[in-house]
Order: sequence, then structure tokens, then C-alpha cells
Amino acid sequence: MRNQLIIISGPTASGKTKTSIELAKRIIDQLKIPAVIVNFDSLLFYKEISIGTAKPTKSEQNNIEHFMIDIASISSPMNAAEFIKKGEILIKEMMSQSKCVILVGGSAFYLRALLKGMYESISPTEEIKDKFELLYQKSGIEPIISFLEKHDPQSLINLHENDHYRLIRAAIHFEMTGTTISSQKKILDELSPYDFTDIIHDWKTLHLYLDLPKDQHFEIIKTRTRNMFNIGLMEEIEALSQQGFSLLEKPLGSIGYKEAIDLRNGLYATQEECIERIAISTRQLAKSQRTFFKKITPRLCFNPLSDQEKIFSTVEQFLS
RNA sequence: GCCCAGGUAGCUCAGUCGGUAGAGCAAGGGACUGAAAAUCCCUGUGUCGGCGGUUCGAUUCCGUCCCUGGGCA
Repeated sequence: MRNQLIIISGPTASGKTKTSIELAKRIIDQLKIPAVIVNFDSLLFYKEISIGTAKPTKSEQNNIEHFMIDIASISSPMNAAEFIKKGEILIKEMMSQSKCVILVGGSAFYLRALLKGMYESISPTEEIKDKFELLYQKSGIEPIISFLEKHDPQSLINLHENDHYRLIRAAIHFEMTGTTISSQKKILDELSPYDFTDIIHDWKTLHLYLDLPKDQHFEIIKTRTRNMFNIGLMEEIEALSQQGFSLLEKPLGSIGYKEAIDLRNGLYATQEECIERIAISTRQLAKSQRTFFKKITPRLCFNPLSDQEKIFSTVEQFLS
């Protein structure tokens, strides 16, 4: 039995894949501890999309066991609740086998859900979801606001009036559970949602956060984006279309796919213009990931290009 | 060389019938609990091409010069 969990987080394109594989290898070879990688990147779950998500390749995954990758289809998207359900079972199982788990990813929201828990809620049924979606499409946000005024006025204070997605979600939560989402928020807010020293599992965690100077990072992003086209992003999308996907699936609205599909539909004059747009969106993504991770403590920061030795010695100390 | 159009924010452009300017995008900051690579909020940014003239006052009107694009030679 082992209850140590190593977390490698960081914005997109900060070297998490490379660092995690290197680290796993050294833990296995030098420390003689079996190690596995568990993903918490929300787009690596989907088996049909690889190039645009910068998923570790089959050969990269060859030496080290990877989990929570290719476990769902873009035609039935995952959500945070499903992730933590599967993730918890998996991590517990790995620990019971005395394996060292390296949790790797950039979806801070999913990481927090796994370690700090989620509200007591349920995934909405299609019926209720449709009911509110239709109401919204037909009459706008007004009736949703009226509904919340009656059943969950606190959520109207918590949320901005333009945040239609969350307002609808608050209404659906009430309809599904009879409780208010704002009361759930209050309960979890009191448990310091960004403090990982105190989590809902009895796991001992080491949080390694990777990042590098912005200018340098943007160069890496640009190179990586261009490379995605070189290794067949457009072909991957073409193949999906031929397999019968509509290309309207939610995960295909994510960075890289959205723009590449627009390029396919002739919305960009040149591929170069499309690449530029993707690089900018990726940089913006990195920015918001930083904002989220910044609040999480503890968090040991490392530069992926120069701190590999420091990372290993920190881990070595943690595992001893 | 001549004619036309234009030179305003990092970019694309709007505008000021004369009182020193504003959109989109980019940028910076933030939020975030069953869509999270999603969604949402907040915030600037300026020798209004240079120099003269008219005027109480010019980015706006006039002259001239420079630059860019198009046309004619």
C-alpha cells in the first residue's frame, strides 16, 4: 500500500508530458518503485482526437503505463463528475498495488474536483436540460432569472447576469435536487477550495507546477501549433468526417480543432492565418490556466527546461 | 510626372458640421463545481503622418512636404 501522489500541473505546452515520462522512468529505474501516469487533461480523454490535443504518442506511452487517456468518445463527452468517479477508483487501485501515481494535466478544475470534491448534485437528465435550454432559446435569460429569484436568489448575487451558462446550470441544479447550488457553494467555500494541504482523500501529495517565461513559452506554442499541421491535424479531422462525425461534437469546439475545422470550411484565407489564430488562443488558454493554478497551494514551481534534476531530487526526497 | 484614395490605439478601421477621440481584435487582470481547451467579468492603450497658415482654440478647414495603395502616362 502506498498513498503518495505526485501531481505535475502547468499551462498548456509547458512540458508536462515529457517531464512526467522522464520522471516515471527515473522513479522506476533509480528508485525501484513502480510508477504510472494518470491524466487530468480534459481533452486527452477522447480517443478520436490526438494531434490537436498534443496527446502523448503511442511510442511515448510505450514504456510507462498511462491511464485516463482515450477512455471516451467525442460523441459522448465526459464531465468533471465522471472524471473524478473513474479517477478515484483508479488511483485507489494503483495505490493498493503499491504503485506511485503521477497525476499529470492542465485542467485545474478537474484536479480540484478530484482532490477537494464536488457539490452534491447530479448530472442533469436530457429532459430537464432540454426544458431549460428550450426556455432560454425561446425567451432568453429573463425567465431563468425569474426562476432563480424565486428558488435561489443567492445565485443571482454570486453570478453575473451575462453568465447565462451558469445561471441555467443553477436553475437545473435546483430542478434536479431541490437544493440550491449557492448553498452547495457556501459549504465547499468554507473548506478552502484552493488549499491542497487538506484534501478529501488520505493521499499524501507533492504538487509540481511547470511554467516558463511568457516570451519563450509563446515561441514554443507557435512551433508546436505549426507542427500539429505538419503531422496531420487536417487529415485527422478529415478522417473523423469520413467516419461519420458531424464535426459539431463539443470536444471539437476546443482550441486547434475549432479553428482547423473553420479552415476546412474556408473561413480562413490561409493556413498561416489559422495557425496564428490557434497560437493566440493557446496563449490565452495558458493565461487562464495560470490564473487558476496561481491560487492553488502548495505548489512548487519549476522550469521544465532547466529544472529536471531539481524535480527529480524533490521527488526522490518525497518518496523516501 | 499627373490624377484619385488613404495615413487616427499593437492590428483592422470608425469619427470629430473646429472644443485634443472610439469599436472589434490583440494585450493586461480576474472569476470559475456535471460543457472547464468551455463560459463569463473588468481595464488601459494615442505627438489623430511632418511643418506652416486661418482661428480664442485645429486631429478636424487651407497650403505644403513626406509615406502607402490604385489608375494614367
